[in-house]
Amino acid sequence: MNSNGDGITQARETGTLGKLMVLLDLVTHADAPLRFTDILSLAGQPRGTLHRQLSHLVEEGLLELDGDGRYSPGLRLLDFAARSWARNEFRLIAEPHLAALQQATGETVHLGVLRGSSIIYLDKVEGRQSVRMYSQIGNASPCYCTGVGKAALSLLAPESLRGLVAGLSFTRFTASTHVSAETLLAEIREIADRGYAFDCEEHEAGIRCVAAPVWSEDRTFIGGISITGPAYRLSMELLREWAVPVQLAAERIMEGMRIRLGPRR
Amino acid sequence: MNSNGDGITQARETGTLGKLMVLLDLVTHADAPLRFTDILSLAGQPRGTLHRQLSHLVEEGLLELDGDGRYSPGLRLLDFAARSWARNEFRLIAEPHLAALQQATGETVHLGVLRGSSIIYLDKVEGRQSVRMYSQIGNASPCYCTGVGKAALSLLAPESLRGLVAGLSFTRFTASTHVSAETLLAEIREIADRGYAFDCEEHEAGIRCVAAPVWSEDRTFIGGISITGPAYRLSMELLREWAVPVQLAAERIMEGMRIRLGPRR
DNA sequence: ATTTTTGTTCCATTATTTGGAACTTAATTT
DNA sequence: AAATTAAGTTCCAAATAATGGAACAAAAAT
Repeated sequence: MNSNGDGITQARETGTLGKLMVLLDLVTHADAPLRFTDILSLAGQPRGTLHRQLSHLVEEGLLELDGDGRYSPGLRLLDFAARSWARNEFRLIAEPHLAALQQATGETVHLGVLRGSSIIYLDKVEGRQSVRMYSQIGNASPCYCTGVGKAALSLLAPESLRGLVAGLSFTRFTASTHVSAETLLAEIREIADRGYAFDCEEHEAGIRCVAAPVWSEDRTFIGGISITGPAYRLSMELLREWAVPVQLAAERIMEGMRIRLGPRR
Repeated sequence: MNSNGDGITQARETGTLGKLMVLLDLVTHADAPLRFTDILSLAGQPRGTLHRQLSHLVEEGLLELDGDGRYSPGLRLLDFAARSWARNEFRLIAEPHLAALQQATGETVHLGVLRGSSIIYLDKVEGRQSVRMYSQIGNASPCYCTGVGKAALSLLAPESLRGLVAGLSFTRFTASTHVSAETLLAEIREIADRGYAFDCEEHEAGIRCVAAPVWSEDRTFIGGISITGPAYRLSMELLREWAVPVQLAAERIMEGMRIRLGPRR
């Protein structure tokens, strides 16, 4: 029953916590608040069991139950996340370099890390603000159709890569989305050779990006940074030019991490 | 023991999930990554037990363990929170009204809800952007020293209010922070009468705000909106003037919720 | 008014968590 | 370098919590 949408869930689903997290995933990934019965059919568990599990999640503030008996994600999650984000060392170190890259190109810059088979966006720097915060930050996107994702994959050892790709279920988002392991693996090899990746409207029509891989020495972080923008403004030629500054920024971030984290180990 | 910093934790700490959440709280509320031994002393649990609990949290991506054996909040929390935020109905309805209020005054506008004895900020609209996102959103602040917090308290029934205030542990942030239940309750009564609240540098020196209460009909949300800014620019006189537009915006948000949520109940 | 659907509570059975102790590994001291 | 101490991990019988079927209650639909 592990209908695991996009592979953040890396855990086996045994253990009390594991079961509860499956439920939390279910509710947070839904498009609208779910009623008890909806969850019942999705989770495929006995009513009594499910009821108690949901009650526990509500008690802890991880879910909220409104007057109509509909379950939504709890706001306590926001508090946890705000702290998680504010203190993230990788993000703190990368921030100035992302800002510089944004200044230099005028386009939107992203920072993301690989978790399971998803990219979680850690930061986003935009030129013209006024865009909603949280708009992208925290969001999980598939690794096989994003610049940051493919850059991250290019860092994996052959076995890990094969294992990860084997577990992917491809969704076609646009005409150019990779939908087979073979073409994806071929492109990853190219990316590993040249050191940077493109996303040519593979995730969203009309959106392109160049991305460079970033990693920490202890491999806790495997991710990347990217410059993203509309296809009409970002020709492939321009993107190829920008590969240089993106790679440079990636270098500087990794240097920053060595300085900051190095001494302790 | 349950050294519960600021009262978001509303749950009893029994049950498997409850115990794990205490740990998650501990790690996310710390200022830096914690080592096993640090957590051991803070949590006061047997080593074997703690070790397994932490392992489970790491397996689920709620905590991360780096190469130096230090535990940090997990990035999976970001994914949960991003979804929780993106879909929050209250926030979606309030958004345009917050933006309008920001435009009208030129100052920063906040939206927050009461959870336990904390205010969780759901949204923030700033004039001059370039400020870091997540900067305030998701953060939990005490209810007794914020405009939104006091506005929210003014909505509670006498018994609930007394119960909540009795459980508060006051921290003096500035010279004007409320540090006794009596003076706080007195001010809450005033606020309930006039319909809006001030924060005169009670949480942060040099920062003032006016806030109006907002609530949903089913009382799922009890919170408020505020206009915040530096004391040198926001005289008390100006804040009193702004009480009107803030209350108006609050009215419109509540109207929006009735329209959006009403039909179904 | 009756039936059906939906949501909640109960409790013996089953599975998981607990915590002390033994064990391994890493860091510090002599 | 050996000895000592501290830090982290694994194990297993006992204690505790979760399970799931069924009975019960409340709301909708007929």
